[in-house]
Amino acid sequence: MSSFYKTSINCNFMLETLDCMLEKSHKYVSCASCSARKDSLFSNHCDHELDELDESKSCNYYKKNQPLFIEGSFPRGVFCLNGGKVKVFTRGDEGKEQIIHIAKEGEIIGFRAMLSGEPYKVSASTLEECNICYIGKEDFLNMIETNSVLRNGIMKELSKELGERAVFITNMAQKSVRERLAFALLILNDVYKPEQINLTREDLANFVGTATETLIRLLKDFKEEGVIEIHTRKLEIVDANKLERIAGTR
Amino acid sequence: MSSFYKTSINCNFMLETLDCMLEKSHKYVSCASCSARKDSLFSNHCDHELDELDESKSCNYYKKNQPLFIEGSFPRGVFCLNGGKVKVFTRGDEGKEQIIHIAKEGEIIGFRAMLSGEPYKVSASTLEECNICYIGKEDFLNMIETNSVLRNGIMKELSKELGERAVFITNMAQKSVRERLAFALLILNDVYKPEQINLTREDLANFVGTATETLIRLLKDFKEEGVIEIHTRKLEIVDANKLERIAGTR
DNA sequence: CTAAAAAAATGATGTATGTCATCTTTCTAT
DNA sequence: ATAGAAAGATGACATACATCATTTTTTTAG
Repeated sequence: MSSFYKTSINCNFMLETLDCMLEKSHKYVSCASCSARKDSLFSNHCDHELDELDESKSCNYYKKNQPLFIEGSFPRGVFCLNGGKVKVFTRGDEGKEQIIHIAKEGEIIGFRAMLSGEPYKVSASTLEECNICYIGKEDFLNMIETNSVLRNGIMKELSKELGERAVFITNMAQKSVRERLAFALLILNDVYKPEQINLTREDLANFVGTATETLIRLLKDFKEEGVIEIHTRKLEIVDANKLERIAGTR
Repeated sequence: MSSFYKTSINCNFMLETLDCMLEKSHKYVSCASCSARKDSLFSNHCDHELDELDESKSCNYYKKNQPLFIEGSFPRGVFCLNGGKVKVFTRGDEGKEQIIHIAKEGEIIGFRAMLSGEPYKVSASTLEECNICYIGKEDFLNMIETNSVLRNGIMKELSKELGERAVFITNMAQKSVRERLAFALLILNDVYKPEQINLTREDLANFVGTATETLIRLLKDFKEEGVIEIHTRKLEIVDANKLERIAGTR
């Protein structure tokens, strides 16, 4: 695990080029042409800044279920998700994962720990094949210091997430598993659209905060009530309004 | 409710002086002499900056159970807690409070919503008599823009809290009520020390995320196990190590 | 294409915790 | 000091959900 981690984050341009030859899905993406950038924190970067970003970053291909970083280790840079989904999670005392967030294209991952100066409080792994760029700590902190638009964007993002997590905590504390599942499906629908939700039952259970068996039974209920359709692993939301009603007002 | 809110935040120096005459507990505190400031985000302010802060702030006395701000409203400034405790909470769908955080002297409250540009996602009320200073939005944002030490402190604080909330969510999802109560008592012990924990059973239940009756029963268990002592409302931790063991490894 | 492994599904069972109802103690205001 | 209100405490009961055990289906790798 940690050996991969090192390999991944230390990979320099040579390695990256090598990777590129070996892995067909891996491609170098310039920030200027990155489609995920349009609604990211870098959306306001001018050409000049994008060039700088291109020079300081590396661009890597990740297979399914590969860790980006692990709880307890120290951050040395941030990850910018070009393609694919990533889960951010902590482990409880018995090792069970609690998924805090599912990140999609355009999101920057791992800057919280870097700004706090503490080791990571969460881990992150790919949920599918991903293209992820990496920006070293120095470069990123420098960008924040000099670029007030980026900096304000980050402060705004941190604050927004803090608010979201207050709601998350309240949901965990007060809603039934059924309600939380409905809530989770609505969130995931946004993350995955226009595609269908594509997670293992276990990951979904770990996001909702329940046992896998309970989750499976509730999915069946939802299917029988006509709110979702199950295509083996993929879940299709067919009645979002009803899901909202089940989830409650929030 | 909201009428109080308005009165409070719009109060100018005249009103404040009036308050001061009416309320014996209310006193104006200059930032330079504020004992709560030493480990606050303003700890690095120089004399000149403190003077500025003094000029832009107002200083108000709050009775027990008075709201500072309410979920859904828009922030117009931040609150700096000079004395007393404040609860920060959301309400679930049935109106039940979920306490997210208990703030003590020196903490700045309400800057998350201000930075996010969104309405408050949480409410805040005093848990006891409080002295609280108020800094208007303009002044505060201006300070952040010009003072990089303060700004970095705030980014650090936001990031740190985000990490803490990930742990909080995991605890909510995976720990038993008994474990969560042990965890909560340890946190509250830090907040209240050197005094004893002083909360209603209902507030404590809303922090732990359980029913008041369940909480009362568990407190009794802890008392019988010799880990706490109950002095009517006040709770004394007598065996913190054992509490840590009960709470689990985190 | 097939075997093995992983994921999904189903059933049976136990229990932690929420809910409701009642009673007692403590606090608050006059 | 006293009455009324709020907070605290206790019991009886119901149930949502976790756990464990087993079977079926899907995915993966050789």
